[in-house]
Amino acid sequence: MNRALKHDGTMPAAVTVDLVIFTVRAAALHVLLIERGMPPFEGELALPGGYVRAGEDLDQAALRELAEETGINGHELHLEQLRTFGAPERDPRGRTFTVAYLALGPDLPTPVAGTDAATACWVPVDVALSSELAFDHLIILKEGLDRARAKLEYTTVAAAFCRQPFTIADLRRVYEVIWGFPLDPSNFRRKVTKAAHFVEPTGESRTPEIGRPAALYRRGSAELLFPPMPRSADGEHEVQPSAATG
Amino acid sequence: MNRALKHDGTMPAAVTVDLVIFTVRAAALHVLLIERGMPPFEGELALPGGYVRAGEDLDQAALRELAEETGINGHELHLEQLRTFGAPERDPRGRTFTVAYLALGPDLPTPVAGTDAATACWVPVDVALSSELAFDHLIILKEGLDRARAKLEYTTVAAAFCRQPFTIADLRRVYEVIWGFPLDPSNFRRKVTKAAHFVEPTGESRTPEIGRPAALYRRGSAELLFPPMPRSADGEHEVQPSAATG
DNA sequence: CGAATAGTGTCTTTTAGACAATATCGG
DNA sequence: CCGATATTGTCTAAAAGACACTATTCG
Repeated sequence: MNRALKHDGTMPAAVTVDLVIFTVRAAALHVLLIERGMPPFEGELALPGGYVRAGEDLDQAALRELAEETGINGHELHLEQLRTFGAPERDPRGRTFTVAYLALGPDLPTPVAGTDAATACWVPVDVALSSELAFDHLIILKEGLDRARAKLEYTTVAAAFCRQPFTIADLRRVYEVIWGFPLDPSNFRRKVTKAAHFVEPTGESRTPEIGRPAALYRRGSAELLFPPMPRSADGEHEVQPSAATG
Repeated sequence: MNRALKHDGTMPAAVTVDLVIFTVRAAALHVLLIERGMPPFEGELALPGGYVRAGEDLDQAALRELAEETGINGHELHLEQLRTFGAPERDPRGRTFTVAYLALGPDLPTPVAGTDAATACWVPVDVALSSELAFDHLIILKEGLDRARAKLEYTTVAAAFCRQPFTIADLRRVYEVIWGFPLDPSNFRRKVTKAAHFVEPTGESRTPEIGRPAALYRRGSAELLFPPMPRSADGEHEVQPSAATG
C-alpha cells in the first residue's frame, strides 16, 4: 500500500475491470460468478474481471473479459459502466482501482470454458446476494442490481434480455423477474406497444406448447422509454427483498 | 505509452479525478473551468481535477479537489460519479485514467483562490461547449450536462442548486435553465408540492423587490421523484441546442 | 390605482390500474 | 369441449397540460 508518491502526485496503481453480467433464465435473474483460482481470495466466488492492458480502452477491456469468461461476443449485449471503486485497501496486493461494468444479455448458454472461465457459472442473484464474494464485489453486485432495476423504468434495455424475436410476454417476464412482482399483462402490452419504437412487430407469431400463438417482435430503435414504465408508487407488493445501495 | 506489462498483467497507471461543477447564476447554467498553468495543454481551459493520492478514496479525492479549486466545503454539494475515462492516448504524459465526477451546488461565490484555483472561473455552459478544452474534457462536460438534465427528471437533485430556504419559483428556474425551455408555473407548483418529501414548507415567506411575497421551502428527505417530472414527450420546444453524448 | 410576481381553481387530455371478455391454440 | 395462454376492450382514477383567475406586495 505504501508505494512512494512521485513528485508530481502520480501514484502507480493497477486498474481492472469487473463485470456484473445478468441474464434471465428459468424465471429468475442470474449473475455470472467465477471461483477464484489464485490468491487473494482463492476459492471464493467473485465477479469476472481482470487487468486493463496497456493499449486497451476500458470498454475494450470489458468486452475482452466478457469473451474470455463466457465465450460470448459482447457486441450482442448491452454494456455500460457502473461505477469505479478505489478504496485504498480494497485489494490486499496494492492500490487497485476497478471499473465496474454492467452487462445484460439473453439467456446465455452455460458459460463455455474460455481462458479462466473453467469455474464460471450462473448463480441466481438472490443466492449471490447472500453469499460472500471476494473484494468489494458484493457491493458492486448490489449496485448493478439497483441500476438494472432503475434502468428498466426509463429505458428500453429490458429487450436486451430477450433473444430476438420475442413476445410481449417474454418482455413482461423480464420486468417481473427483475422487479420481483407481477405486472398486469393487458396494461403492460398497451404500454409497450404504444411507446414509440420500443418494439416493432415482425408479423410472425410463435405457437407455444400450449395456448394461443403469440405475435413476435424485435427491438425498436428507441433507447429511452417515454413515458417511463412506472414502478408502483409505494413499493408495497415487493416479492423479493431489495438490495440496499452501498 | 509503452510501459512494460508485468507478468501478472498489471500495468502501472496514474489515476485522477476531474470535476464537472455546475451552478445556476444569472439565469444560466455555469461550469467551473480553470486555465492550465503547466504542460500539457498549458494555457488551455480544462475541468478542475488532479491526482488521487496514496491513501485516498475516490470520493475523498473529489472532495479535496473541490475544496482546493473552489474553496468550498463539498459536503454541502451534491456529488456523484459520472464515468471513468481511460482511452490509452488521452494523456500525452502516459497512461492515465480519470474518474469524472458531477458536482451540483447553489450559486457559489466566485471561486476564491485556493491552491491552484487562481485561474478558476465560472463559464456559461453554452460557451464552454463551443470552446476547446484540454484532454477529453469536452466529452466529459457533455456527459455531465446530459446526466444533470436526465437526473432532474426522476430525482430531487434540482434542489441542490438552490440555497436554502428557497421558493418554488427558484426551483422552477433551475429546471428552466438546465432544460432550456419554460415550464408552466402553476403545474410545476402542483407537481412539486404534491410529490412526497421533495420540498417542505418552512412557514416563512420572502418579499421580493416587487410583487407578492413567496412562501419558502427546504429540501425534503426524498432522493427520488415520483412520479417523475416529465420532460415534454417530443422535445420540440427546446430553446438551446442539446449536447450529444459521446 | 397599476405593475409585477405568487398562488389557486378548473377544464380537457393523456396515462395508469383494475379487470372483464374474447381469441386461438393443443389435447 | 377444456385448459392454457394471448389479445382486446372498458371503466375509473390519477396525472399532465393549458390557462383563467385571485392574492399580495410596492410605489
